Amino acid sequence: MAAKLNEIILHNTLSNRVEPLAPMHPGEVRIYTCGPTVYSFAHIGNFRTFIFQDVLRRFFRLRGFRVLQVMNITDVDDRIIHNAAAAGVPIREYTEKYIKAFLEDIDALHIEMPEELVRATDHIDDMVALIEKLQAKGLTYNSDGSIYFRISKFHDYGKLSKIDVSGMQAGARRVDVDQYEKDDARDFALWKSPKSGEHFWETRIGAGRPGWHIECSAMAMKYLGDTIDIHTGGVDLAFPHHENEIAQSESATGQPFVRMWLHAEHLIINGQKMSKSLGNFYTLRDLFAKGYKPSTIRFLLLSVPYRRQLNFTEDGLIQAKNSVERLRNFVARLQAEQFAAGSNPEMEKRIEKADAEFDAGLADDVNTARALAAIFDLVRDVNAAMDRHEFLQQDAPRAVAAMEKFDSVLAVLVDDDDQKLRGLGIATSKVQLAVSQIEALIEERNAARRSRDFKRSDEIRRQLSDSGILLEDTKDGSVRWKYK
RNA sequence: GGCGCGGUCGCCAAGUGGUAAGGCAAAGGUCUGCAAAACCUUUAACGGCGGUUCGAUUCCGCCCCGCGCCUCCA
Repeated sequence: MAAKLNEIILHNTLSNRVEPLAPMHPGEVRIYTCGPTVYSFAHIGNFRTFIFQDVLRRFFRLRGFRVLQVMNITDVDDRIIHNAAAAGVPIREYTEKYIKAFLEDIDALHIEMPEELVRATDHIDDMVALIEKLQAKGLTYNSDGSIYFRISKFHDYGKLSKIDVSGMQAGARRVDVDQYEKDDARDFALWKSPKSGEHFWETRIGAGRPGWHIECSAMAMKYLGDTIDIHTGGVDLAFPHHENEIAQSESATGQPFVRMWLHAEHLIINGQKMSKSLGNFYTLRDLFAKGYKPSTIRFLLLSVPYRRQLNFTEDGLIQAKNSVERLRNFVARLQAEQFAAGSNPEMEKRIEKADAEFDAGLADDVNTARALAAIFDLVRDVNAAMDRHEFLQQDAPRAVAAMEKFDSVLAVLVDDDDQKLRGLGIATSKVQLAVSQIEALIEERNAARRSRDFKRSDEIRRQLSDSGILLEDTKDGSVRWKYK
C-alpha cells in the first residue's frame, strides 16, 4: 500500500498491514505506550522502543497534530516485590530510585515526556473498578483469593498475536508457571491475593495487588477513552500482554480498545538476544561509562526502521557517531561560513525537495532510513554547492531552518552530550574547561599563529585536545571547535 | 512442533517487474605553517536452485542460513 499525499501510513499488528492514520478526534492523536517496569535500570532494548515512540510522536507534532500520550510506569510486580523485600524497604521507596533513573535517561536521550506519565500504584482504584465491571459481567472467577479472567468468555482472544490458544493447553512448553490455581491454563490473573509478607492493598474486591495486564487497560482507558488511536510497545508484549489488554478492555466496554497496534522489533547484541547470562546486557549508563554519547545511541537506535531487528554492535556505535558528526558539521558550516550575497532559487528548490522526501519517509510507516537518506542527500548537494560558490548568503538561513525542522524529529543535532553526561554525574573529559576558557585559549593560539609562533600554537592545540576539544582551522582563517 | 521476521557493496541500511537510495569504512583530491578536521570525487552489492515473464533483486515454489514469539520479557 502506497501512501497518498499527506497520508501517514502505519503497520497495524492487528490487521498485519499498513493502514492510514485516522485519529478519532480530529487533529489529535492519542497514544498509549507500555513504559518501564521499574525493578532495575532500563536497558538499551527498552530505549529502542521508547525512541521509536518518541520519533513517532515528534513526527505527529511536526505534522501539526496535538499528541496526547500516556505512558505507564509499572511500579508493582513480582520482581519489584521480591527485590524490595530483599532490600527491606517499601516498594514505593524501592522503585523511586529507578523511576528517577528512568527520567534522567529519557532526558539524556531527548525523549520527550509523555503528556501523562502515570504510576500503576496511583491507580489501584481504577483497576479495582475495572475488575468489578468484569465481575458484574460474569467474566471472572475467584480462586484462592485471586481473581482470574476467563478467556473462554472472550471469543476474539488471539486476534492480535494470531496465536492458536487451543493449542496452548497441550503446548510444548510448560504452561503453568504460576503458583495460583486456575480453571484453565490460558486464564490470567486480574488480581493476585497477597502472599505472606508481601505488600498488598485492601480493596472492595479483597486484599491483594493488581495483575500486570489490568494496569495498562485501566490507565489507558482512564486517560484516553474506551478506544485509543495507537498503542505501542515491544514485539514481545503482543502476546500475552496486549492480547490480555484487549480481552479485558473490550469485554468491559464492548468497544474496540485500540485502533492501531504498533510493535517495535527487538534489539539484539552481536547477533544474540540480550541476556544477563550472556553478559551482553547494557544499560545506558554502561554505555556512557564506556565513552559513548547520548546522541550516538539515539541516532543508532532510530536509524534502523522500527520493524526491523536492530543488531547493536560497537561498530554500529562508531558509524552512528560519525554520521551525527557529519550532520553537525554541516549545520556548523552553514552558520559560520560567509557566502556571497543573494539567494539561489535552485537552493530553495533543493531544500524543499529534501523537506518533502524527509516527510514522505516518515509518513511511510516511520521509515527513518528513508528520512535520513533525504537529509544526507541534501547535505552532500549543499556542501558541493558551497564549494562551487553557488550557495548564497540568503540560502543559509533556509538550510538551517530545514535542518532544525528535521531535528525536531531526530533530536541529535544540538551538541549537548557533554552537558547531559555531566548531569548524570559522568565526567567526559579529563580536564573540564568552560566555554570562555576554551575561547580564550583559541584566541591566544590565533595570536601565536599570526606571529608564527607555531610551538606555542601547537602547545595550545594539544592542551585543548587533552581536554576533549577538537580544533578545526577553516579556509577563511576562522577556527571552529567541538567536543570530540 | 505452531506462528512470524529477515538474508542487498567490507559494515549498517532503503527500494523496485526494466538505469539498485543513503550512511560508515576505503582510495584519490581540495584546503593547511605542520597536522588534524572539514569538504568533494570514486570504487563496490540483491543467499542458492527452479518457475512465471520479452525481462526477476523485486512475483511463485523448494532449499540453505540467521533471528524472534508460543503466559519473565521493550
